[in-house]
Amino acid sequence: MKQLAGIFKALSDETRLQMMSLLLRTGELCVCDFVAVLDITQSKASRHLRYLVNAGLLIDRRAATWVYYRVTPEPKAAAAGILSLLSSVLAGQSDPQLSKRLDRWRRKKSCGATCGAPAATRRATTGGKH
Amino acid sequence: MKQLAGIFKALSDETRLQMMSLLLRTGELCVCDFVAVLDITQSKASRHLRYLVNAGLLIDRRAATWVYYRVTPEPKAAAAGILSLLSSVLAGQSDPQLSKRLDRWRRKKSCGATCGAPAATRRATTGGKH
DNA sequence: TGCAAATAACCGTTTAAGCGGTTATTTGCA
DNA sequence: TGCAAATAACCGCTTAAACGGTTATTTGCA
Repeated sequence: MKQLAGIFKALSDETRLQMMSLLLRTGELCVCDFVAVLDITQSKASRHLRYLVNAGLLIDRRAATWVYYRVTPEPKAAAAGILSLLSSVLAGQSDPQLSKRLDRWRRKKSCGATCGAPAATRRATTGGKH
Repeated sequence: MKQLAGIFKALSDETRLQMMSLLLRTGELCVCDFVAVLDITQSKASRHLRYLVNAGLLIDRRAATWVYYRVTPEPKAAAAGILSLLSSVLAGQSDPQLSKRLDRWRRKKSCGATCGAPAATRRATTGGKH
């Protein structure tokens, strides 16, 4: 029962729900994808993703510099049912805004350019240092 | 998406999960039943039940002095799927302790005696007044 | 009408999350 | 080996939730 509450808690945050929604659709994404698509800071993305991993909903995989996340393929007990429910529920109310951003980011990413935030943001950050 | 997060948040507390579990099994209970079966204070029971009502998972019904709660018969959107999932998941891992307490309380209640905590506690409370 | 029971609302305190911003760590590459 | 990118861990602050305890409200009954 306690574990079940933990799973629900992991899903009680909108950012984390969006992350799950993106992963259920795409299969696998790295941190920088979430940063770009959800327009959130890297630390925020990292924190929420770790939260979902700890709850047993995601697994991570390191490939070179990047860490990729995807829905755990072997959910234990309660998690299995919740995950299958989640995919159907989210399909029914998928945020069009989110889909649009995802597509746009995918195109931009495949056009070239490695991971990371758009150039403008990067330049601003660097300039702010002293 | 926000509403969905709210529903999960309502289910992220163990006490509230136990409440849902009891209601899915019994159909309808009043506040004093939760106080007796879960061995929690009245204020705690009341607060958590209201939380579940606000989340759209329960409805309440006043009958004389008592307020009865049951799972909402007309859940909206996301709630419906979650509720049906919940009943199956909870059935799979129902806490034996909880069932035992429920049965014991039911017997005690039907034997006579109105609602409220066991006599001992009631006496103590009254005695403590001044 | 007055009293007792059941319940909801309120209050002050404590605890857990969330956040932005920064620093540390891992990794690939020149 | 040294640098830059991606990510995780850390820090201080703010906010929300949970709790026990108390008070107010509703209701039935004598």
